[in-house]
Amino acid sequence: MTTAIDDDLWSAVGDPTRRRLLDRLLSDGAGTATSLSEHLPVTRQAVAKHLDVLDRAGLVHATTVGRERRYRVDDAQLARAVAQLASVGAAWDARLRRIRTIAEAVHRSRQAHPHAANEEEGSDHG
Amino acid sequence: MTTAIDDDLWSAVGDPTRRRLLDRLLSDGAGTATSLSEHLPVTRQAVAKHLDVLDRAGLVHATTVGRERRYRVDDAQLARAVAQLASVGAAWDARLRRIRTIAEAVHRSRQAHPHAANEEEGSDHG
DNA sequence: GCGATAGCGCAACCATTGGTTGCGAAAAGT
DNA sequence: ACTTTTCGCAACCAATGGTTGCGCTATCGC
Repeated sequence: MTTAIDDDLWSAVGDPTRRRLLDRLLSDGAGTATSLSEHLPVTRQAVAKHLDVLDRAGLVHATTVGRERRYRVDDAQLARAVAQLASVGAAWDARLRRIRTIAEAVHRSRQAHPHAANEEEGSDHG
Repeated sequence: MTTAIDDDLWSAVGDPTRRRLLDRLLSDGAGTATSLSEHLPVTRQAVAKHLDVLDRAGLVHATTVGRERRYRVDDAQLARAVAQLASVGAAWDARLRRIRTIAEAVHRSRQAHPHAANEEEGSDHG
């Protein structure tokens, strides 16, 4: 089920640019706003804002090295994030399966008793 | 890997209200903008806009029944969506695993040969 | 058939946010 | 000491999630 606590996570990871930043950080190990922006179609400032969002979400954190501000992915946090996303997907998947099963049952039942052609909503609701 | 074709999907499903709409539609089977808005903290018009987005993304479609416009989830499309999300998660997960493996290897290697060249973690700053 | 009502679509408007440009400050390199 | 690199801050713009308000149309009750 989709809960409110997921929202932060989704909004952090739901943005395409942020996903690409995570991809980059994962493949490169670390990066600064400047270095990351060179591989993306956005400005350094935009990247900096996204990194700030990701930082507040706990998915990355920064260490200041000289005049650079180097960001790195927090493995554990991202792993948790992935798990959360997967769980939402799994919930939907489960519901879809259940609905499909019911739909098939209804279909068979219709073939058996072809008279209640009702257009009402079939609320299964577990 | 995060690709551009995923973006539509993520933007459709990335919004918390739209996820809740999908939840509702899945559990109730169908619903109108009005009925759905009664269970959500947003107005009917906002819901209508979201339903339009979901419709254009192919995740739901509507049938006009009398003066109602009744929306229903497209099972197949949502199933595909879930699969896409899962694949992104899986990609990250794979990377995290690989990184962790390498990190552990490095860790062991450091214990064996303790002459590390560190230029990081100097977050002292001024 | 006709009025009251339920439901919806359209439009104007506001706040947030992802994005830009421009500028100034500070650390590193020369 | 001067230049370069890199960053942070601020102003500004466009898209979007949200609201209110209005008017249309289909259904229900008489």
